[in-house]
Amino acid sequence: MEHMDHAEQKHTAIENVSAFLKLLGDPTRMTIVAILSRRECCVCELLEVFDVSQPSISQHLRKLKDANLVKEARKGQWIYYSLQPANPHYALLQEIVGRLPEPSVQLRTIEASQAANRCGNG
Amino acid sequence: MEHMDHAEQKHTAIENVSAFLKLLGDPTRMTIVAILSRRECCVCELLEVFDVSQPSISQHLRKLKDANLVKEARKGQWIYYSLQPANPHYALLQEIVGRLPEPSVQLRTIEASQAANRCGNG
DNA sequence: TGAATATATAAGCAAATAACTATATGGTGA
DNA sequence: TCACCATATAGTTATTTGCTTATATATTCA
Repeated sequence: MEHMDHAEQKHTAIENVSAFLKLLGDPTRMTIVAILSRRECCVCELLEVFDVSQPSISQHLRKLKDANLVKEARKGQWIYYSLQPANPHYALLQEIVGRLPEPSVQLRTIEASQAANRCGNG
Repeated sequence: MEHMDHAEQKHTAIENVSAFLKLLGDPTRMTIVAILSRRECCVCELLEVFDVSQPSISQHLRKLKDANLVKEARKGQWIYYSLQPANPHYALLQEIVGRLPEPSVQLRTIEASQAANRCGNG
């Protein structure tokens, strides 16, 4: 890059990767990503899995979305989140998730929950 | 595990991996790890690379050591740090470091520094 | 032994983080 | 339009983090 305009910030590759890893360095976000690697979910489904408030999940999703790690798709009143394969770190993310055990417990919790029915996925 | 004695804490695999990724989620520590993946270094060598105080580097190394990500070997008054291949996340660490550009700038800074001579590595 | 060097630890502080409650926004359907 | 639902945002707070300076510890060498 010849020069940097305006407030554009230069980021080294290391800063870039460590910012990405920092996002996965929170167990709630890591779990969300593991779940989304298996199927897209709306917020109310994810909510079934964790012992935290709805705003807390929304805020984690916001960070993942700001980093372009997940994308959202509105379907009626529900917003479905899924992984964003276009992310430059997507391959590494797959590597990491691949080393995790399957999030079977969480997926079963979601599938057994009322949330699935409410969201029209039952 | 049948039961947990004393204050032993149960940690899920996800908590375990995210704690590991959290450590690499700091650019200073990520850089230290990238450097150590190429050669062992003493603290005074690492110090040449960063714009932080010596205690700051020591504290980062402490965290990496507590997580068994690096090991130390005293050689006279110097303590050399290197990666700990016995760590269960070592393969993933290699994956991550392998996706980084070579830390050539840092290695050259170390090699060009007085530190190398002082530590008897020149 | 005592000075010099390398590293670690302690203590304190400002910034970042992740949670919460309260409230706003946006879509659905009577 | 209005009530209801899903989700987002705002504002607050307690905790964690990463840095600093000051000091302690360990090793070498004269």
